[in-house]
Amino acid sequence: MVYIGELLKGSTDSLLLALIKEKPMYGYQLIKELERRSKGYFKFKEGTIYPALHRLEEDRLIVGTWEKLSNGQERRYYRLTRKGEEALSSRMNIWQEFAKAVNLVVEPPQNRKRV
Amino acid sequence: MVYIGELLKGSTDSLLLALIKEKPMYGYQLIKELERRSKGYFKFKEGTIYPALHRLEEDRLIVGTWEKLSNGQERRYYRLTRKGEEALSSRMNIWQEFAKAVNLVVEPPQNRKRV
DNA sequence: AATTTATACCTAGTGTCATAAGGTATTTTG
DNA sequence: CAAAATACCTTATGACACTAGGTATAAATT
Repeated sequence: MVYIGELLKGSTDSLLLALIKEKPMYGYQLIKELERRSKGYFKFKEGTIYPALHRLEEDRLIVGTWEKLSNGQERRYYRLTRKGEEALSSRMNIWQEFAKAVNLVVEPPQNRKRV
Repeated sequence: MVYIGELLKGSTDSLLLALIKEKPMYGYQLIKELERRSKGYFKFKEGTIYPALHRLEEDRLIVGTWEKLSNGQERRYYRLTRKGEEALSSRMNIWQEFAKAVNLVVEPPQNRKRV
């Protein structure tokens, strides 16, 4: 049963945008950073991240630029566009509302645990 | 852009199991109850709920029984099995961990808002 | 009385997206 | 020097929410 994979759908973009907002990053780095920050919880696959970045770029939420390192290695750094900033904040709101709605269902008000 | 639909993937089953755990319910009722509890946020479609219930029944997490009302109307009531109870509590843990991991990424510890 | 809305079930087809499983090329480490 | 890590990519598969239909009966509205 692939469960966490399904949960990820719809939130991967937000995670990527949130990291790229902080500073320009490249694909491989995003995978490692997501794993580091989530204390090992997220282990995104390349087949998830690269197509996602291509989608986001096509939608003009991020823009990528190739940068050549001194050793000749090439990396594609992505930075957030204005449109991407707006999309991120909208998605964060949607995420908060979604999480709230889930909690309303699984923890009806009269039984809700105090936080 | 279909966004909430993607967020739902992976959590619909938990929502259904959580409601059915409280008391046996039927498909149409689950749709209405999810909308009521979430204060109108969830508006599940029949094309989502009925196939989901069939999947859950096939996996033996719920069992359905046809019940005939006095007016001849038929309803399929579902109740949670032992296996379903275990699946629910496991999924709730996964959901909590997932939400926590998302927050770790979007709100790094040093900047986290106090709750 | 006739029409509409609500109740209650169902399914085939479509689109999105995470993943598996491959590929290329270079650099670093053991 | 071989293996692992870095860094990019793509095709095929599977899961699942939704659209858009379908059937049938009961309740509400006009």
